[in-house]
Amino acid sequence: MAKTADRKKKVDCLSRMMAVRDALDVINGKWKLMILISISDGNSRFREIERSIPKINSKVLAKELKDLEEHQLIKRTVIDGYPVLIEYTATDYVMSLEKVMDSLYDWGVNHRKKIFAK
Amino acid sequence: MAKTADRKKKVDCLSRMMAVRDALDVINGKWKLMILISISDGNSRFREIERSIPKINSKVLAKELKDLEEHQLIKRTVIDGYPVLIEYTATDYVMSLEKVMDSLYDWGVNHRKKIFAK
DNA sequence: GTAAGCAGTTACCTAAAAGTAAGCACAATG
DNA sequence: CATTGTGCTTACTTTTAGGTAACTGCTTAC
Repeated sequence: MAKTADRKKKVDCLSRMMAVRDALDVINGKWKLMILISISDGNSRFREIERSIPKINSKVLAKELKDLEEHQLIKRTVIDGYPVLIEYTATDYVMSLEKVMDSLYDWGVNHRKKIFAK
Repeated sequence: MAKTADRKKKVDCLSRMMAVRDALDVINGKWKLMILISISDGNSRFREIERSIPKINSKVLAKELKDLEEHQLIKRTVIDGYPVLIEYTATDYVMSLEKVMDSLYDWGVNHRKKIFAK
């Protein structure tokens, strides 16, 4: 293979890695996708989300919600009244993650099958 | 909504979370997907893979390669001779991750565009 | 004869992620 | 009148992931 082609290949490989890394930086960790699934599923209150995700705790949830809001994947709305209520909702941008979540779901289901088949 | 429907919804939400979690357990961390990309791209020797991934170090690479082998995503082959050579190759099972990697790639590219657009 | 390459391992250290437990101020519920 | 629920925060500890540097034994190239 020519050197230029070789260099091109390396760049392709690198840029693929970088894009995947960019994506992972946003959705990494144990909790982010779980929270997005929960909210997309209709859970909107802090406690509600907390209860819907086994083993999560409020400190972690609060931190992750902030991260997700920064990345514009969820919206935090304050509803005045006594007591003040907070509502978390999925933004349109979450839709762009659909393929990622679906493919992860499919693969997870399949992988579990594979493991238990042994 | 009826209680049974409510319960069903909860179960669906939970099982979706669990499958996604199962998938993440296998490919999480900074390095696993990068390594898979590198090997799929044709890098097969330890040092070759190491050089292809910016900032990785041999301790981490060795550990991740073991993990990936356990999950049957790569194969480690010993080639006798002096010195003994080792070859890492992607298994067929990696193909099943194609959708996951592609969707992450697409999303990463798009997300980066979005960020720099501001 | 020394440097670099092969495929890692070892011991040690740091940083980041995650978990624990308690508490805030106020309201409605039992 | 004690408990529960609201949406978190704080201080602290543990766990995990990741990073650094040096070294192995043997080979080929400079």
